[in-house]
Amino acid sequence: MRRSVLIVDDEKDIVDFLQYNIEKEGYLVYTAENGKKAVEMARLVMPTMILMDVMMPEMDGIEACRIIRNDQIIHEPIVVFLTSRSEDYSQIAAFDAGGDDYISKPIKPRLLIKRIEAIFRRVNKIEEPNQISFNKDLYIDRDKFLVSIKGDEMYIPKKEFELLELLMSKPGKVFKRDQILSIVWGNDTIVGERTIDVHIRKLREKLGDAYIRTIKGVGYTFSEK
Amino acid sequence: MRRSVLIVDDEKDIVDFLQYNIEKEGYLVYTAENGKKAVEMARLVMPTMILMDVMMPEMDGIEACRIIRNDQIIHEPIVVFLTSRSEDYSQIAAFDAGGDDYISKPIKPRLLIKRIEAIFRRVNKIEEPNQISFNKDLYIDRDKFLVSIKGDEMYIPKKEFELLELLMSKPGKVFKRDQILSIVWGNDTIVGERTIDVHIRKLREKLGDAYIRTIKGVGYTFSEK
DNA sequence: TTTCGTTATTAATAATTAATTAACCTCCAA
DNA sequence: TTGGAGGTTAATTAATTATTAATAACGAAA
Repeated sequence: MRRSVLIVDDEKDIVDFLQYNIEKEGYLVYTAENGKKAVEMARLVMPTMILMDVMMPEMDGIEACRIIRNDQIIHEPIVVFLTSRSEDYSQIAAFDAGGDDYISKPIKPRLLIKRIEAIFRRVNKIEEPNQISFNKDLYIDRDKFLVSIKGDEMYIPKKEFELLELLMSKPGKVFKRDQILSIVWGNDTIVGERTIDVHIRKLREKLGDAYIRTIKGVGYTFSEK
Repeated sequence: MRRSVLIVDDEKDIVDFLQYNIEKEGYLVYTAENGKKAVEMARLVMPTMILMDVMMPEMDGIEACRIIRNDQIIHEPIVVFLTSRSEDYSQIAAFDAGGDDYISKPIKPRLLIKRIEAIFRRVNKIEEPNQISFNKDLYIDRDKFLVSIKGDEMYIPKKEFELLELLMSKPGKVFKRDQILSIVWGNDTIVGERTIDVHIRKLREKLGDAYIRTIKGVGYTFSEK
């Protein structure tokens, strides 16, 4: 069965943006502009996943999620919330209401797709936690922007985290500089040549030099020394 | 077939700038100064890619793109829009009209070229296999950028890797020196006579003498001794 | 808002590694 | 034997990344 995604947000720009990017990946997309319409739409089309803003007029995402979770007709879709990073409180409420995951704004297209695929994978297999672990000494938790190394837990800045997340998503694979730029920074942001290096530096400062390896002329890869 | 790019912008400066940079990369370039002329030109030359400003007098890019998309003669080129960073709305309209991608102004030459190449790659989506193995003792992994020989994995410098990759892509085939130069080094770089030899030497140092054979007066080939 | 602390980016320079050249060597066929 | 083709090595140059500090941008809290 073809997977479908119901996008719910009151800002049309965001809906369009998400719709374009998600459709491009071959998913069937439906949209709704608030919680109330989302519930109606969900009953109608039974989406595989609902991607929903937390704060919306008429009916917010939390409320809508509750209703959906208690509805007999709707075939338990995966509910993913869109949150601003700051609204930590709403993350908790979101999980309370039965959300499966959340994605923080601002949204980067490529990361979004990776994330959606990961969520599908995770939910389908029931397995695969929200963590990527490399070995028992090092793992990251996407929920919390948290990195744990040899039992030391630490929060690291967003860009560093996204960069680490990317590298860790395929240990051993060499990510080329331009790939890193377009995935982590996005295609339309233009940053200087040395920006990646500086972030790598910060990561190495925190994780030690053993994990991230430079492939000169190509890019970086994550793998134990 | 040689790839061609049709540049469409009403500002001559921008057209010249783009034309210079894109021609330098070896693409065939055509130009037009508005949407209407772009459509005519596209019918005439059937470009591989159209690089088009959104806002233009006479006929804007969006409209032109619609027409091109509905035209039977024009062999569906890749349409890429140029947008100012601020005009977010127009990005959406651009996709609506059937654009494949967009590039934001201001344009940086190097990024532009990388971007164009990335778009060609993505749209053509010719997936090459990740590994080339010669026998169980020797294989290369493009993803990981590493060479494995008798279980020993090693990273080798970029040029050496590219050279090895080329030779291994067709074991037994003799690559002439000038072919190697133009493929690995590119057509416009001029290097001395001994450069290839030195790289071959380094490869032999690492892989042993058993794999790369010199065909005197012709070139090199990859095959077991 | 304003302020303060953090994060992201740039810029300049150092360090490192890779690529190329240059000089000389070897081999082999004519 | 000798000239051309490739081999070898070390030195040079070029390219790329690391590092650091300064600055800008951002976000949270007062």
